[in-house]
Order: sequence, then C-alpha cells, then structure tokens
Amino acid sequence: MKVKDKVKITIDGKEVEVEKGTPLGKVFELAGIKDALGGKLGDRIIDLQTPIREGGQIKPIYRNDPESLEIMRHSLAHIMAQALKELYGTTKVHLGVGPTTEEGFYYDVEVEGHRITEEDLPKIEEKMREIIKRDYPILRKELEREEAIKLFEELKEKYKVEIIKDISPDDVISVYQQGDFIDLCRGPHLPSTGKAGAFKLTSISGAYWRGKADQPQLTRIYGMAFWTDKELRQRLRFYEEAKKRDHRKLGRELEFFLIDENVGAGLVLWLPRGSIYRKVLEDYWKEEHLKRGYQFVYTPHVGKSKLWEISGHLECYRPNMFPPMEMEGEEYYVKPMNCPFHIAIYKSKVRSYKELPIKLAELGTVYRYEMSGVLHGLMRVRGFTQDDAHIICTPEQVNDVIRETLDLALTVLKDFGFEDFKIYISTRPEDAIGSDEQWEVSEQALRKAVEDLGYSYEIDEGGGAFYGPKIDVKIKDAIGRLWQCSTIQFDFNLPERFDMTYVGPDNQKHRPYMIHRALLGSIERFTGILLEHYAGLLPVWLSPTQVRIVPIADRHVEYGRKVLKALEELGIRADIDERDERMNAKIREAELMKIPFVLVVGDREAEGGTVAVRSKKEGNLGTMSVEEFISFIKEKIERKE
RNA sequence: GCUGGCGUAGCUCAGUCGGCAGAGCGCGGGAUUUGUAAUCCCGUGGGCGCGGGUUCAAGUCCCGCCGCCAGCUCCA
Repeated sequence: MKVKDKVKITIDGKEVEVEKGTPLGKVFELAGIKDALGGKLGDRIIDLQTPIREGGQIKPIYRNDPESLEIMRHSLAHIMAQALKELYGTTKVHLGVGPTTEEGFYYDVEVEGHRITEEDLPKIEEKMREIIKRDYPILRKELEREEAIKLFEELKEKYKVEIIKDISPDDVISVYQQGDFIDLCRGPHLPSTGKAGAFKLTSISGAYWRGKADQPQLTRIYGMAFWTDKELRQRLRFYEEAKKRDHRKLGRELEFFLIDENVGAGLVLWLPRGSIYRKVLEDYWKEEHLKRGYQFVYTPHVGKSKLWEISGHLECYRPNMFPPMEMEGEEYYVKPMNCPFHIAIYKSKVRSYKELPIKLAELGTVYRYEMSGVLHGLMRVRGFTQDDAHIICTPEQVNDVIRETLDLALTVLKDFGFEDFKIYISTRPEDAIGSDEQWEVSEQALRKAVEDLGYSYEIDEGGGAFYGPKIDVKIKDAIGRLWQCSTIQFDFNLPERFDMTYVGPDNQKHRPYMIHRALLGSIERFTGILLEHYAGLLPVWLSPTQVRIVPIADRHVEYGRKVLKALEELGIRADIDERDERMNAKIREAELMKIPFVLVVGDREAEGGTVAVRSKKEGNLGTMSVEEFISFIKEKIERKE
C-alpha cells in the first residue's frame, strides 16, 4: 500500500494514521474512542459511517454535545419519511427536503391521493415509534450519479432526482438506508433507528418546493426532538408559556388595543388603557431625547410622488407602499418612512457646520403594505409609529454621534427592564454605493461605539444595506426570545439624492453624514414585546392604572374617595371600585387587570387614616398610612420598577 | 400573496345524520353591606364573518370574497 493513501487524523490531541476512506467509526475505534455518535470535521458534522478522505482535526461528538441532536433529528426526519411511506405507499409519497431545525426537524412531502392533516400526526407518530422499535441499522452508501438517478426515478422520487441533478460533480452522492427505506442524504445519521430520542410531531404547513412561489407546494410536517422526554416536555412548556404571554390575548384582556376587521387588517385601535400607557412611554421618550439635544418635528402623513421619486422609494420600495391617491392632477403617497420630510426640514435653510449635528426626532406614523399572511397582532402591522430620528453631522462628528446614539438606545431599553442585549454590526455588501472612505469611517465609528461602551458584538459581514452600514440591537425577553428593536443606520444615499449640504469652515459646501435611527423600533411592536416580556404585568410606572381602591362596604366609599384624591393630586393613576360587589370580587377583578397595587379600605383604615396594601407581585403587604404608601409607590415609579 | 386550518352573543366555547340557535362569564335590574382571587335572584343579548347557490328545510352541504391562526416569504 502506498503511503499517500494514508491520512493523518488528530483526535483529542491523539494522532492516528488510517487508510484513506476508512469510516469514522473505525477511526474512533483505533483511537480508543467509545460512545461517540459522530464527529466534527471543520464545520461539518459527520457520522460514524462517513469515510475519512482527508486528514485533519476531528472532534468526537457524544450524546451530551449539542451537535449530537442534529444527528438524531436528521435520523428522525428519515424515520418520519419511512413512516409516511409505510402508511401511504412507497411510490405515492414524494419526498422534498428534510432538514433539522433549532428544536427538531421537518420534512417537506407530497402525498399522492391523500391530504395530510393534523389528525394524521398521531398515526404517523405511532408508526415512527414502531420503526424505532424495529431498530433498523442505518446504512450509508455512495452511488454514482447515474445509479442514483435511476434508483430515485424507480422510487418515483421526482424531487430527489431534481436535487441529484443539481449536485456538483465533485461531490459524493450518498444515500442512507434503514430497512427497505432508502433516501438521498448527505447525513449525518445515527447508527440505527433504535437510538432516536424523544420526539413529537407538532404541526403541519405548506411550503414551496425550493422556497419559490412558482414551484409546487409541499406539505411540511414539523417535529420537535430531544434526547430525553424531560427536555421535550420542557420545550412544550415553553410554548405554553409563550401562549399565555401572547400579547394579542393580553391586549384584549387588559383593554390595550383592538384590531377591528371593519377598520382594516393590520390597523391598530388604541383603547383608553393602552393609550394612557402609550402617553407615559412617549413622554418618557421625549424627555430622554430633549436631554440629548434632539429637536422634535411633526410631518404630514402624505407627500407628493416627486418626493418619493427623489428618495428612490418608488423605485425600490413600491411593493411595500400603499397605492397613490390623486388630487389636483398630482399623485400623493401615504408615507412608508419619515426621512424625506426630515430632509426637507433640514434643507429649509442653509446649514453651517456650527449647528451640526442636527438631530430631528419624530414619533412618526408610517404605513406600509404588508402581505396579509404576515400580519400578527401588534408585532407586524400596516400602520405603525416609529420612534424615528435623523442625525445630520460632519465626518468629524461621526464617532461621538454614534456612541451617544447607541448609549441612548441601551439606556432606554434598560429603563424598560431589558438587561440582555445582542449587538450586530452589518458591513459593506457587494453592490454598495458611497466611497471607500465613507464606509471606512462609518464602520469604524460603529465598532468603536460598541467597544467604548464595553459591549461585545457580532459582525454580519456584507450584511449592511447598499446605502450604508448599521448597528442592530436585539433584546432578550423573560423567556429567552430575541427581539430586534434598535437600529442605527448610516445612509450615504439620501444626502446625495436630496443634495444635502452644509457650509464648512472653509466656506465651501460639504456633504453631511446622515444617520437614521430608531430605538424602540415601533411603538406598536415594542408594546407587543413589553406585554409578552412582562406577561401583562407592566412595571408600575407604565401601568395604565397604578392603584385601585377597594372599599369594603358602601360606608367606606367616602373615605376611599379621599384617598383617591390624595393619590390623583400627586399624579398617581388611581381609580376606585364603587360597585356593589363583595371585596373578593373587586380584588379578583383588579388581579385579572394586573393592577400593581390594590388598597383595601374598611372601618379600620377609615378610622386610622391608613390603607391595606395588596401588591400584585407580592400579595398582602399589610397596613400603611396614606403618606407611607404614597412615598412607597412614588419611589417605585421613579425607579421604574 | 401562497398552502392548510378556523370564523356561532361583548368574551370563552357547545350545537350529532341538514329539521324551532345554546351555556358560562359580561351587561341591566333587584336583594345583600361583606377583610384579601367570583354573593344570590331575575332579566338582557345572535342577518351563526359577508355574498351567492343546492334543498321542502342550511350554523351544518357547494362556490366566491373578507378576516383570524400556523407556516412559506418578508420585515419595524
């Protein structure tokens, strides 16, 4: 045997030399590695049957490694496909693709002569368990292209044949077989079906073949899978928890907002309770911006088509805009963005470098046409209010401006109770406009700002818009979900298009930098996130009603009103439940409305000038004097608890 | 927009094979005057999403539209 047919492999610091093409399982055996389910070769996860053709580092994957799940889920996708074929006929089921997901797997399939519904899922699950019990060995085979095409043509796997034809000639075509089920697959897979973990088929939906709308639509069957039942149940509980927190449900129960089909899909009606919360949020937002030298502007909801032509929106953004309306021979569009208006304000006079940076802010309501299928409560709507601002500055100011903006974003998000952030910087894409210098200066400013503030970040290389780089901030909510809120974005396009200038110290005209930014994103979406984060129990400072007074009997109403007045005079949002109901019913009502504090007043309180305080979070706190309660709640409000 | 599922009272939901539209909560009235999550009684409330069709008869079957939900795709 020639030396060049051997490959050198390093595993856990140990070197072994094996014949080229030796399966990984055998390699592990030689290296004395037991119980591994696969290995990681570079970024690729491979299974025990994969032949090793090149040398290098291989990291064994054991059941405890997160990568092992990928192997197992992949095999479950095959087990599901096999189950479908056994149930509906080998040549009737046409398989699409069956990858793993973050928590499980799915398979896109087409079943001739049967429409798969959710009701079929238990039946399919049962068949899968049967196949797992049969503990078929899962065997890898490599085939020649022609051989593979012939095989899958015989199996009536039209989609698989299509995939094979697209596989590059340099790549190996592999299939995996378990029992009499055989599937085109790169792997990795478990050694046998019996090794699969706990799973549940969760849902079903349509998905286009190759994700393209002009292709046939297949049925996508989703499964969730973990090694143990416990982990699976935990994940299912997470969904139940998420469901309980659903802002659409909370929004109705807490009377925050309404979406009325007679008004229109994706158009939000803010109810009084939601509106008072929103006012508090907006007041806070404005204060924070005033402190940092922002100037507020108000701009109209519609503008002439010319404006959108110059901005380029009609060219690039039209599918997302509401159609035009005609007036006096002129076309007007409802605004999908505020930028052109802010630019018009900037341009309304000659600007000197001495007045830069100029920061124009607006809670600007914009309208975007979103496809009906993507609308979702407050999270995805057709009319929403951006907490928008445009900062126009000189190149020298870019660093300070970005740092200050990011700092403001994080300060605001922290004040709303978010502590966990993920920061992403997106850099220059292929087909970008703007000079090298502009990109260099801007990307540098973004990095420096995050570093100065002591945060880590991820770079999305080439992920910026064609007109500039950006920072996005995602927040982690109480159940670990990430939501994108803040975005700080350079724009090299609009200053050019609108010919924005400022006069520099050299008395010449210069092109300013423009930064577009939103901190919360949109008020609607942010409200949805807040409601879900807090499961409806907002911090006291944001609660529509901060205090409810509950008189025990009619004769206590008078005293209750006195307490109410004392609170109201200090700007505390309070009300009194004077209904002819029992105290328990009133307390229950307050609990359901998630009112942070209930003050029970009866004979004892009326006599002593006190209140019996019940906190939504902590239950009965006992008796306090009215003054004590006031300073107690005032402090919580100030500290944004 | 596409695929699948769904649409019955303000809310949550029953309604069988096509045969007189129901419950609880809510709301109104009355009784009751209460100590930390639902007091009792009486009453009120529905062109069954909208529009067509089949039928002696449609909440139920068929077609079209609107909306909602889960995805695909896309995004604040």
